[in-house]
Formats: sequence, C-alpha cells, structure tokens
Amino acid sequence: MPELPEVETVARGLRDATVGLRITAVRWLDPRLVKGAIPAEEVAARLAGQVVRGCDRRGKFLVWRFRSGDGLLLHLGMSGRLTVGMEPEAPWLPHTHLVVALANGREVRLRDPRRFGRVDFVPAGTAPFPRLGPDALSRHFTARYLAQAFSKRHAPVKSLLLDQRVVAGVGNIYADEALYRAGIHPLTPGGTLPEAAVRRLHRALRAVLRQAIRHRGTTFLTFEDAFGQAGSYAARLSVYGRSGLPCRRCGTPVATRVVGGRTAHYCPACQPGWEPDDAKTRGGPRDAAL
DNA sequence: CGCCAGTCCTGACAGC
DNA sequence: TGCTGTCAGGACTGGC
Repeated sequence: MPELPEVETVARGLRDATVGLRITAVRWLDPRLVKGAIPAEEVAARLAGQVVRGCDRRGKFLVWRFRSGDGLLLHLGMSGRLTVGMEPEAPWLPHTHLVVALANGREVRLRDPRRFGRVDFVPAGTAPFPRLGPDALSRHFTARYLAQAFSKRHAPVKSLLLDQRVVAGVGNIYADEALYRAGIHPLTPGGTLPEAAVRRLHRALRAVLRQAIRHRGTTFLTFEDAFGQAGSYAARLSVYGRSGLPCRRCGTPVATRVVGGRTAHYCPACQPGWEPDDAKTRGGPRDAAL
C-alpha cells in the first residue's frame, strides 16, 4: 500500500532514471486508469516528445514534470508499481497499464492489479492535485496547523489522519504507527485531543514517515521501488499487521478494530482511553488468554 | 459542511 | 486438492 514514504521512494527513482530524457512513444496506456478529463488516447499523444524535467510528490500523488510545463499525474492506489529502466524486450507482466518508451532505449512501466491507481495528463498551468491538505513532510504541516484542523471535529483522530484534505500522504499503516508512538487511541475524537497530544502526534507522524523513507518504505505485500526492490520498513512496524502479537513496549497483544471503515491496529494498554464496547475488538488481552 | 457507508478491483488467504 | 467466500483499502460519491 504505497503511502508517503513509498511514493517518495518511487518518485526519487523515477526522477533519477528519467530526468533529461525525451519520451519517444507511449506504447500502451490502459484507458481504465485514466480518470481525468483528458481521454487516454489524447494523453498518449500529448506525452510523446515531452522531455522530462523532474518528478514532484505531494501526499501520495506524484507528477512527472516535463519541460513544456505539462505533467503526468500518477497515483499508485493500492497495488500500483512503477518500474524504470525496463528493456523493451522484457515481457510485460500481468496488469501492465502504462508503457512509456524513452530516448535511452528503456521503458517506464506501470502495473496495478487492483486498478485503484490513476494516470492523468496535467496541461501546463493547470493545478495538478485534487483538494489536498499540506504534505505531511512539508514545512506547512505544523503542530499548530494540525491542532487547528482537529478543532471542533468529532470524527475519530484515525479518520482525520486518513483524510487527505487534512494532511496529505498518510495512509493506514503510518496513521496506526504514529498514533501508537503518540500513545493516542485511534477512536479519540480529533477535537478532544489536548494540545500536548496533538504535538506528540505531529512529531510522531513526521518521525515515522522520515524513518520509513530511510528504509525505502514498507513492503507489506507487494510494494516495490522504481527499481523493483522491496522496502525494509515492514520489519520495524510496531502495530500495523501485528494483530494479536505482543506490543513491543508492554507485551499486551496488539488489537484491531474497524475505524471509519478501515482496520486500526493499536495497543489497548499504551493507547488507552477509548474502549466504548469491547465486543468489536479483536486480538485483545482476553482473546490472547483463550 | 461533517460524517459515514458504499463503490471500485483482484490477489491472498481461510475454511470446508 | 480445489472450490467458495471474505478481506484488504485510497479516493471518490452520495445520503443524511
């Protein structure tokens, strides 16, 4: 599940491998991935001849920038994998939705089995990103901002962290990891968090994201970077994917429950305060005793 | 507007 | 062994 650290890792790979190169052809673009206003055929036509200027990231979106000022918005969704440096002779793996040929004879390819990702052409002068809050690692994302964004909100803090309009780049893995580090229960209504807790959460979130980038992201099931390598952060996760396993800090089994339609992983002892009904918890202390 | 449930999609896995 | 059913979730839409 590519989140900010994984997308950042891919963006760096795409930038390093393609900057300065001309796109000679778009060999394949699956129309189903194109979800913007410009249809797939036109996207392919307008990409041809573009020279790569760089690659920006905001939240989980990345934009392949060209010297013309145009860009290509990419989102990896749940299962997207963008690979650079492919030999044209290399067979297309299943669910290949985009193949871009470059002047150095190599190809950039995008695979996405679940097709939750997207590919949109962004003409020069057009705002590339949808309504996004500040990137979680940008200087605009401050503790003060977060406290303001949480104020008067009744939704669970976990849901607010996942709302890209509040802060861009946080997904299920790092929301859970940050809440664990900050010692905050995922169900806590955002607006009820004391200022000190918001500051802890802000600090924890940025720390966990930076640390994950250093490890080239989390490969839980399928993530790989632009060169096909897995990230190594999965081994360092504290709660995500560790349901029923002992908390690394106190030994209490990690619990899960559904928050805002997503599975939240947390330690009931280290993140106390909101256990309205035990019936919905799984993997808690009682389960472990059985 | 805020919040939540539903939708898309297919691979992985549990259970029979 | 092989089938069936359930789960996973990022971003968006629509209902209240």
